[in-house]
Amino acid sequence: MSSQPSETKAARVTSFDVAERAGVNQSTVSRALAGSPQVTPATRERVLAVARELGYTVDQRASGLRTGRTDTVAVVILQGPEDKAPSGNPFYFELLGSICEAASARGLETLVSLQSEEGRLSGDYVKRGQADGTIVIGSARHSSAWTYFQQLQRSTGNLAFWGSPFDDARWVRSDNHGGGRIATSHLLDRGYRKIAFVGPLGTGPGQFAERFSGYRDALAERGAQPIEASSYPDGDRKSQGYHAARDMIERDGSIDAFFAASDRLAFGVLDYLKEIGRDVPEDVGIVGFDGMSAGTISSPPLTTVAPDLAKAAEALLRMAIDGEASVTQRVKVRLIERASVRPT
Amino acid sequence: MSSQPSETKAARVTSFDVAERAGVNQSTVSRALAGSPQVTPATRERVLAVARELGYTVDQRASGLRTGRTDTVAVVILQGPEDKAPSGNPFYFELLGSICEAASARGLETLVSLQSEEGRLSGDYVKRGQADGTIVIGSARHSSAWTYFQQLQRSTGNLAFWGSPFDDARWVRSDNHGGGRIATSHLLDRGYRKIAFVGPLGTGPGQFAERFSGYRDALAERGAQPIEASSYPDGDRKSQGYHAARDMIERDGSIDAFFAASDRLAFGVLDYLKEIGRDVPEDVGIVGFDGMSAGTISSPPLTTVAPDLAKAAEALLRMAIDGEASVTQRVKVRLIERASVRPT
DNA sequence: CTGAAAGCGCTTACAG
DNA sequence: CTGAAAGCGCTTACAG
Repeated sequence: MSSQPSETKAARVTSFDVAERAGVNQSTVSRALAGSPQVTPATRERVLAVARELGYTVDQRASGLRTGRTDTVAVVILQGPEDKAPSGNPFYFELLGSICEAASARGLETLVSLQSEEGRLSGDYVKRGQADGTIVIGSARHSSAWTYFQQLQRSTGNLAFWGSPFDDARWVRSDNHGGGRIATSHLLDRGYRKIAFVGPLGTGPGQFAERFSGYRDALAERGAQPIEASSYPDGDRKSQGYHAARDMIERDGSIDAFFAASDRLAFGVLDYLKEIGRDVPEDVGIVGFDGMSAGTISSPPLTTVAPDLAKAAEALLRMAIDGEASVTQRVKVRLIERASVRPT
Repeated sequence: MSSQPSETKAARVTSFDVAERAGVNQSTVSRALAGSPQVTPATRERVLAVARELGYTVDQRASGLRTGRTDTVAVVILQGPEDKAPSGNPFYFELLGSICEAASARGLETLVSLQSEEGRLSGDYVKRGQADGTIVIGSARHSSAWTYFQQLQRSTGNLAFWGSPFDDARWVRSDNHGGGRIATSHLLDRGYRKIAFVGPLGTGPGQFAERFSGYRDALAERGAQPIEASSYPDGDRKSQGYHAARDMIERDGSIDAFFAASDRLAFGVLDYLKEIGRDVPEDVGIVGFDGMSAGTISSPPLTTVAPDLAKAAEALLRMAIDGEASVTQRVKVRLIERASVRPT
């Protein structure tokens, strides 16, 4: 009953097993595997060989308990009710991808949590010993969630935000103002004259408002006036874009370009324009924002302003994990020219 | 130097702190927080109140070390060189979203790892005490990665695969054969007659091959012949779709429909058709596979076969975490009618 | 129903 | 350079 070979559930192999088999003390095993310089090359070799043979790997729970670290970063992605779960906002997943890569490059694992405001919000991964820092991704829409996380940031530290609407907290953002300028100037340079802005500003400060101000400033320099939709329906971004475009075109048929504050809004604009038979980019030009790869699929492919996601991910990590001093950081944006703006 | 109030780094509060303050033994704190029935309601209340007051949460490293569990599932997403990192295959992220939701519903956290074949493959999250099970997501393309993970599955258990090309392992797949049938029959029902298949089969068994066989069988029932591309270039799915469509149309201009084994392939087909001025769906019909939400953005929006991702996620979790006995499982697919097939 | 104690598997001073 | 030992913060038999 005790020596049946494969009946017994394979017991966890520990550093003690390795030690015994290698004829050294357990602490030496620990040092050897940690690559400590104070263990002789010969000893290290022997230990590593045995570890390999036994299939030993250090238990992160135990080592983390001892060191106080976890070597993982938690990423919470906020989902509004308007985002049909679970895919939510695809842009967030692109950012998530960049964070996973940047984390991995630093030797960190990534814990992902999708959270909605109606569900239970939770950001105390550090306190629970599950992460060394937490990144929260959302937009100004998730207002009640943000107040929770802002609160948490005050008491906790080790948080970094993307898309948070308030200024007195650690965040990384796109150069939204610059992006708004670039998009608008590009449209102006290509000969469009009446450029409308698409994006609800009602939620107050936030990325859209910053993009709007870049748009407005670029327009002002050339003596042009901003054009805004009178209102936005609830719902997903795409239908908001659709309705905003319709609202504005119906009031002023001479509008010949749109700067949409997000790619998903732009897809809605595209839909409306198709519906009324306006040719993009000949009759009407469009520039979106986010650099979403889905923009290559639309027809025409969407010209867009893309933030440097790799840089954003690194900055977020520095703030969340290293507790970097700088409280806020902007990442550069660049224009990705596809085909929703006519060539020169 | 010792009693400066806020200079000292907030020490971790432990169950001992709560115990002291609540006037009970530490073990009672542990029981109270675990919701053990053997602690008096009055005691539990008192303990919970103190815990709340002190902001105490149990350290998962410590409790996991004791219990042997981690209450987290690891998800590794395979990325080929052809997927421009980091966003990779958007379909995987949709599946990932479903897994996060299903995991969360079961009280599990989700650890995500993006891995490429050139990089270091790693799936021993269970052994390292970082997860209770591991889900691997990929496609037949990632052949060398799969041999690694298959190996691992033999020695380890607690793995579940999506997209693995071999049969002797735990996996969850779409009802690919059924999906191929549905797509093809749908096209036939809508009056298309020469239906071509888009999707490289060179890699041997795998999801595409299964979809092809469903397509072939549906055709055979109506006395029609399969049509295949002569070859596929390396590169991303979209350009493969583009080239395959061109290849087949150039050889036979009377082809009037395509069943693409993935949505991304279908987007490439759409591109080519647009380029040569064929109207979709009037002249040519297209059905994709995957149910990607990006398919709502194309023009026309893509009709597609969608697997039940929620079910897939649950099955994957059962296999990875519970070690469910059933080795393989198919999830249902359904046709999402958008606009790339003409109405009746 | 509650307490005292052992032990999960590590890392890291402390000696030598 | 290596060993012996303490301790990270829990859970859970074992007593009472």
